[in-house]
Amino acid sequence: MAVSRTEQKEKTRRAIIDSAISQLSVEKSFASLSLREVARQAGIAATSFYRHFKDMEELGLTLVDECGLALRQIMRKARKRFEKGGSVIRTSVKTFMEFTETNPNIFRLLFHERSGTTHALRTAVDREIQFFIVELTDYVQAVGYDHESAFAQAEAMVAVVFNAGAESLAAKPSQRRQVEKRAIQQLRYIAAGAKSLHLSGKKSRGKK
Amino acid sequence: MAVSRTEQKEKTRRAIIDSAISQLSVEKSFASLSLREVARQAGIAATSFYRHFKDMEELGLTLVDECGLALRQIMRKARKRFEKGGSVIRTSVKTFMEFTETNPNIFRLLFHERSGTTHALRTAVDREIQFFIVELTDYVQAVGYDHESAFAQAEAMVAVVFNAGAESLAAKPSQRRQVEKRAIQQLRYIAAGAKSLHLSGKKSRGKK
DNA sequence: TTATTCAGCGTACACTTGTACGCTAATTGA
DNA sequence: TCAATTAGCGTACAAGTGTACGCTGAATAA
Repeated sequence: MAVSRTEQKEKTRRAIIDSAISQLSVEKSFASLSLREVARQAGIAATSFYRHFKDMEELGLTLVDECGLALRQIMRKARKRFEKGGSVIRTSVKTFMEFTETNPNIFRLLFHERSGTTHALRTAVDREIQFFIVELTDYVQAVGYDHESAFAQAEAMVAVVFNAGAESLAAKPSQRRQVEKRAIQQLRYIAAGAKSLHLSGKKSRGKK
Repeated sequence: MAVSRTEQKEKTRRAIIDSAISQLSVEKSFASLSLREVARQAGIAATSFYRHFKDMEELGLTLVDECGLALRQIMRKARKRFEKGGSVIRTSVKTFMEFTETNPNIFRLLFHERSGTTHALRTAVDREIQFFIVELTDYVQAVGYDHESAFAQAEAMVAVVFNAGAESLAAKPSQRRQVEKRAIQQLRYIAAGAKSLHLSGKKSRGKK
């Protein structure tokens, strides 16, 4: 029955992470968490925290990594969904919104800490979002756009979707469908606009 | 030469506000400001702060109001600019980016506190942004769109522009022109997309 | 078996925080 | 002129913070 030391260590590490995530909320950002409170809720002494993380920042980085992983999984899920038919945009937005509503704390962490106060965390969040954008860029590029405009499309779409996610969390559940619907509409604008500008030829500006 | 009491009061009130704004930075959000530090830098005793604001939140609301005002002035400026000829989108984006670079702290306040931890502040920021969106909606609507799609366009555009603003502040100055250029491109996508979808008729969905 | 490692603990310290309270001095209004 | 008002101050306090330090007991390695 004896649990190995490494096993036990991993367990309390998780307890710390879970404690932190569970303490995140609308009125409590990661930046406002305290090491002591996180430790307390994880069921360990404050000083034991240091056996697992150098400081709160390191914990934050771990959380962001975890969020990034979750996001990537969600995207894979979306891909599987629309491969079975259905609108790409609609499916993606719906999947994303599902994610934000299932993991509000995780989404908020990404959204808020993107403009947060510690450099390391901001960089980490940015990396995750960039990953998200690049993935989408590849998809768009495969449809026949050059890299530059594909990236612009992808970035705009991500901005819109993240915005909708935040809006959705702030909105009353009864209005979420509408936010979602609008986001879909907005992404369609972007897609259609890129298509129309792409096809109508490069006016005067010198794109290669 | 004696300054009236109300005059003096207004002066230190401003000192407090300025102190707060000047303390905002990439690594210091409004939420992480302390009443004591703000007071100290304003040159008054900590407890004197209360002669002007009930608490930090009230100061925050004041700051947001001020930011909103600044934003509105900027928009008016933009309007004047493109009334003298020039692309609406290009001019607006350029003006906005100018604003973020001239008042980085103020912009960051809006951007970050939008997902901040105090309800009152979030609401206030949201109001300012909504104002921004509505103003743009009116403009778009005047060009011939129905309210719903005009709003969707405006919201998407604001999301993209705010995103670009934040990106620009994080980027090295040498790359800002590129961020700006991309934002312009993205707004054109949205405008063109709305136009194309608007003209090609409502497929099947039942919009009135 | 014996020696080593190390997760977890409790204490202690030096800060910083918000704010209650009462005082002072100068402007204001009568 | 005299009384009222009030911006600003300093002190004091309770509550919270991060973290240095040394100990303990159990799992591991020899």
